Amino acid sequence: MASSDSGHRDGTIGIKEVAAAAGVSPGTVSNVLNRPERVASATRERVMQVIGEMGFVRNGSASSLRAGQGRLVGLMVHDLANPFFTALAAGVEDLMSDRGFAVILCSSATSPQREERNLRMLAEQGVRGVLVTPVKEDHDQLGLLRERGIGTIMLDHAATRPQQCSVSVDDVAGGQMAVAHLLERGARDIAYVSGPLTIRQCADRRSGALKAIDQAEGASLREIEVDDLTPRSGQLAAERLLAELPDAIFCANDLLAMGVLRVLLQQGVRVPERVLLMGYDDIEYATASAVQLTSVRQPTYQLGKIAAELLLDEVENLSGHAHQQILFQPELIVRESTTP
Amino acid sequence: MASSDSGHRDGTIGIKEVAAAAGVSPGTVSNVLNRPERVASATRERVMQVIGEMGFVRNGSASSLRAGQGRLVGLMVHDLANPFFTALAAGVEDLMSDRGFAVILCSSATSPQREERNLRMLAEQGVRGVLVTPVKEDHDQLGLLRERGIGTIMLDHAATRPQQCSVSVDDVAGGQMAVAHLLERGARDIAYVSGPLTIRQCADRRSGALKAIDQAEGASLREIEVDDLTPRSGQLAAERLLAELPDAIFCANDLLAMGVLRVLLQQGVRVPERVLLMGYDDIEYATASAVQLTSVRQPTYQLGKIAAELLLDEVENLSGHAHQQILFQPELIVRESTTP
DNA sequence: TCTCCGAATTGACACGTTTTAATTGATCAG
DNA sequence: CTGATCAATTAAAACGTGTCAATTCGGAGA
Repeated sequence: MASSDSGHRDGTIGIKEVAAAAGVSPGTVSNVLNRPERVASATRERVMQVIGEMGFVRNGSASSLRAGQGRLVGLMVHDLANPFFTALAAGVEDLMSDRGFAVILCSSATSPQREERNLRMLAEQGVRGVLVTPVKEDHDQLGLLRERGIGTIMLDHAATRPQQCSVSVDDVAGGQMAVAHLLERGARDIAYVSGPLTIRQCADRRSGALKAIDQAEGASLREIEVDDLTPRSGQLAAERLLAELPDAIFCANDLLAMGVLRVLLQQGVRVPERVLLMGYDDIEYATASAVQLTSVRQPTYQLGKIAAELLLDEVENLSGHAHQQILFQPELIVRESTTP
Repeated sequence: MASSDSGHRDGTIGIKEVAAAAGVSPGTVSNVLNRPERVASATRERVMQVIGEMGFVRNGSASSLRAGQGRLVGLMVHDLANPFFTALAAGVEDLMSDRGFAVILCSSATSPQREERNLRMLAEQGVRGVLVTPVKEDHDQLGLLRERGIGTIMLDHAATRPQQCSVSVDDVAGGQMAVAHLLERGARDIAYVSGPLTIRQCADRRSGALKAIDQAEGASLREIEVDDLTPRSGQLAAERLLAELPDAIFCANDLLAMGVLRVLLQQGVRVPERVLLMGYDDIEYATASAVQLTSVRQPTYQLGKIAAELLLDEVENLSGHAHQQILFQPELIVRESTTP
């Protein structure tokens, strides 16, 4: 019996304590909470007041158990350190919060094992749906979730099955418009600085770049592949290019481009006069660099919001929900680094 | 009766279906899940196999309801678009994931109403604890949560009550070390470019800066206050400073500094030869700018991890938990922008 | 053979809410 | 005054799991 410290135990007040205090039955309190229109306004107000006074908060676990569904959704992204994914998460969270849903956030760290573990955990928590930037191409597990009645949306990755919703951006088009822009500015010898081509985004942007090259006279694409999409890797790539400078450099993302820019300026290579430079993603910091970066903008925050709406439609309006694969078109943002 | 599409209903398999298939009682299955050591290894394996074959996933709501506690925690930050908060979130998520906890992510958007709403929602979800970067100074609501047995940790804000854990960084010390560094480099006329002083971080860094100024001969601090902590605001501030350039500029964060840098270089002001420049936060992009930024580094990711550990200790080891206010010391990172 | 013991397993109840069918009480037509 | 109708409320039965007292079982000791 050594419970003298701050021992409040079982002062927990539930629906029935409220009911007792308000002089009604538990069922009525539940109705006040869930279908206020079915209870007379007088009692409704009385109950509400008691709820406020007693500081009652409803037990979500019990509610979800009995009702068979809660107000939780899951969001799994590759990497929380990447501004792209966090902007996306912000969009999702904003919309879900508006609609009264809570978001469980997971990071797969691009590991299939962690992805699988997290999806299982989300299923256990009884989420209504999940938004995933998938790491495994073959998403058998998403199918399992769907069988359990859990909505699934693929983020930043086009779905291959028609009964699967997805929201993504056309990276091929983005790569193409980027290189087309460089060609239009007169560049012919163009370098593509990329992360690993196993990353779908890098591969798609490359495809687009090649498309553009094919349509131009005497144009060629030099490819430099680095280990990751960081400024540091950009610097390494730039050093490799210094020996024989191209007319233009297209980087797979802005962070790489910022690294490249730094080395070029340091070596006295003028941008854009001597070399045109482009990034991708149009992160906020792209305008803060010494030479403002031309980039390809993706509606990242919007992406998250739209995906969230799609998910809610899938799980709430499931009678009349039409699965769709939404493909956003990226937008070219021209700035100093390609404007001599 | 128009349910011909993909109508699987109630194929739900629970602990008792597994029990039947394995020829044991539901209680045993539960024991396999929760206290495997109490069940004979033979039956344990058999049950596990059946679980795998049938694709059983535990109903977390029922589990939490019966056990009285689940494996969820809440995390509330000011703004998901800010790299500082996302790095923090990454730290929290990593550690919680390792320990088998799921994280519900909320953004208060610095609105007290949203903060309150989210805290209530978290309480309803039955989280074991919450990590909050508080917006209201007076956190009466955290007290309510604690009374309900929910652990509370204040993030990036020192606690005022001794029975409240907190993890934060000493912004006063950071501001002081920043300006001390500038003074040491010979600057006397120093400008402080800050966001609104209602933001505690901005105010604390200013206090530190003033401390350093007071200890130096003939030094003075000019203050410029802008609306937010973005590159755009940095540019505005720099334009105001052009008329009469100071010896050095200390910015309340790196984004501001990047904006300032851009205007200075554009106007032909050499950094660091003519003006020394410093930021705060040491975001990754600080090294990617044209002139690498000297900055004050905070162990952001670590902050999140430590806070998460502290929370778990508070909620799991609650007998021997000692409340503590952890205050990290920031670190000066000297780079080109203050190295003539 | 009988008793006793501990390990392994079981059965049944409880957790706090939602929900459905049943009950109450009041209003109104005849 | 009787019976029917309707809104408002209630009582009780779930939801799927965890827990604990009770039970079974096999074997060891006498």
